[in-house]
Amino acid sequence: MLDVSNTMDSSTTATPALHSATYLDALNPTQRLAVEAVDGPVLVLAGAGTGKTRVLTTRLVHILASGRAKPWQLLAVTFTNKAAREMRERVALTLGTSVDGWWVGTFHAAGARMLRQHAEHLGLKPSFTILDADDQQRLLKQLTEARGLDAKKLPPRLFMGIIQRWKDRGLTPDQVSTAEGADAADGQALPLYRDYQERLLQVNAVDFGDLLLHALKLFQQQPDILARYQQQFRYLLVDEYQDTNVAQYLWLRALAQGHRNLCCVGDDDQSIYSWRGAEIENILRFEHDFPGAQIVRLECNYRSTAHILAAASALIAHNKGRLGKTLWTPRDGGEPVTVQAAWDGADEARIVCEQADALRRKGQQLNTMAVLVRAGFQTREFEERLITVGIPYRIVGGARFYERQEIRDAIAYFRIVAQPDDDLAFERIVNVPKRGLGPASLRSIHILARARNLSLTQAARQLIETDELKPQPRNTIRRLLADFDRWRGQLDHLPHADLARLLLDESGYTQMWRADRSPEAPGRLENLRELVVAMAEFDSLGGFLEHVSLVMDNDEAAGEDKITLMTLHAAKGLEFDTVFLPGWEEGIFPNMRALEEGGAKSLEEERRLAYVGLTRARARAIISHAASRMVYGMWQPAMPSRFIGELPPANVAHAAAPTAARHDGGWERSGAFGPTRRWGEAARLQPKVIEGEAVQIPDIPPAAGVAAGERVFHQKFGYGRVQAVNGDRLEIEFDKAGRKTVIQSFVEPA
DNA sequence: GCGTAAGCAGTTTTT
DNA sequence: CTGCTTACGC
Repeated sequence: MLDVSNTMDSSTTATPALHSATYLDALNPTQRLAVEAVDGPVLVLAGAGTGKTRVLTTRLVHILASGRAKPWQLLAVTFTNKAAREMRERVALTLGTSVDGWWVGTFHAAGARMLRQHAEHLGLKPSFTILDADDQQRLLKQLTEARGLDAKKLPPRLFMGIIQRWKDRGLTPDQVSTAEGADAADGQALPLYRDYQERLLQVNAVDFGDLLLHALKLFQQQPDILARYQQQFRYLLVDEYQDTNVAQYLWLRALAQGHRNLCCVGDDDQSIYSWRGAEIENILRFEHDFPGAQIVRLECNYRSTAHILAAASALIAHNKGRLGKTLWTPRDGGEPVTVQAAWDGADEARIVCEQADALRRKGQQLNTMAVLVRAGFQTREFEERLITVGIPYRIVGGARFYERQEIRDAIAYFRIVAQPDDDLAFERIVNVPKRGLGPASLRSIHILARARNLSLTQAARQLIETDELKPQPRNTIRRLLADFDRWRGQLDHLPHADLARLLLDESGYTQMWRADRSPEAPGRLENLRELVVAMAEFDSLGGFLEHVSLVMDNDEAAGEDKITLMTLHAAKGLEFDTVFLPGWEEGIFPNMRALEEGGAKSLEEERRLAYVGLTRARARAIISHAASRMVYGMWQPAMPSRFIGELPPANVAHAAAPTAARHDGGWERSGAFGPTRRWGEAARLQPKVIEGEAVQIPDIPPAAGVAAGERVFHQKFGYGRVQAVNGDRLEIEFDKAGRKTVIQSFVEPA
């Protein structure tokens, strides 16, 4: 029989069933150490595939189960909504309780929560809006123009970048050094930063950087508030510590002062976000910043085969600035990492797609495969090929749901209804769909708003009472404002999803896309329908809008069997049985710009990216490179990436892929130069191929007799004369294409 | 105010 | 070769 007092008891302690600590049984000894080292500063160096997420969530559970803290006394922060969601779900599952209201989420969500509680200390109203990149840029554009700056030489996005970097470093305009202020964008960036912050306060808005920067300011200016948070959060947990920026570091340090129960989990070898402000030094310096810190290394990898792991480890060992880990695996050898060459991008795509298809025919799900590229544009060739051969694929990244134009427009309508004084929303939709309100009318509204310190909506309201505007725009604005009022009137009477539908219809927005003849229009209408459906899941319009501004991702249902295409950055934290790594060529990967701008440090980050790529693979990693690539409409020779040379030969098989032996398309577009007869000869150099599967052969033997002075033929550049031989690299003066360096195996004697 | 042509730059991306 | 922004003409 159920005893009420018992029920009460177990629900308040929440965890007596877990006192047997069964949740610890699933851990290996090191993981267990990382979980049980609860008090004081702890750095967990979690190599790829070592069960990081399990440790994180178990640790959280352990702190609660051991009675050290109540749920509200924990603060666990991650970078992405996805990681946050995963942690919440796993904790909820282990404990069998809801984690609603717990401080488990992203840095920014935690910052926003704090700011909403104390907005008034920062000159904000608790209802402040959170701007996204698009809003920021439009705002900055206005400010740039207001200062009369040349938008060509100093585009708003440049300022956005500079300001963001300052915010990443925890610097308010006053804290930027004079030298740096004078330096950045001809000295224009710092004053603009001031303008920008001032304007944000005026419109009661913050950007993402502010969520932390304002919180820092709050901590500094209101020590009592900081003290309260310090007391509340007895245990701090941080994921992906290697990706934290200075602002986040300062924020954590402030909160951890006192009890110092801070646990940071990360992997210095997977730090790939320096360009957006991440400071790898944060993790390298941890011991120094938190004296007496325990360091736990998770080095047992459960994901990849020994070959893959050995290759990745040897590669990353070329980096100097690292804490050092030795990954090992209980698994056996598996397949060596494959390195294969292709003639050009189209050829490479063809080879990879054939291999994916061959694996599929052997029973592998496409879901278990991924093509990981350095830069987004590289997915195009793969898409084209996948479409022609009919292999289903999904692209991760690209324009996310809430960043699409139609979604942002719709949300601007919702915002203007929920928050009448939202200027940025007003501007966005005032002439969408086209209502005949151009820059001239808008300028009048702006001038009045500025002069009387009004929001744009208020200013518009006053303006139509004057005769400043011509009758036509005046009536249009009048009608629009009446629409706003009507919709606001419905706010309390209609479920917000219904109101949204009504609003999109009555504003003419849906009609605008229905009339649009472009191929994307139907998709956009579909997205709008989806948006309205998604809204229904929230209690209120306000709740939905907060979700939108913080959680700008959408997870596509992973139902269908598709191969995944994405960037290496996007792949961090994921794993696949088979990973294709195309484009391992100097200039592409490592990326030339990264090298030019960032030097040795950047090269190390590129190498970490390569490491991340390799360690995504459970069973197979297939690296490829092409001999020539079309870059901006011009053929360029390509050298294999230096990273290929850094892989240990013992764990690598150089494969010749099934290439030109079969004339099954893919070559149609491939060449200004290449006469077909050459393919026969090229194919002769390749080994026999069975069923589209890569065949492992020893390194391609150097074609005999290529020496300086000889005439050679190259598929893309035609005929030329060898000028110099440098190992397997030939410098050739081509008759038509000029002087290029190419690798030996891609030329033939002419 | 809106539609079309020249001009130019062109990694990685989360919140 | 693209896609985006800007400048012009109607």
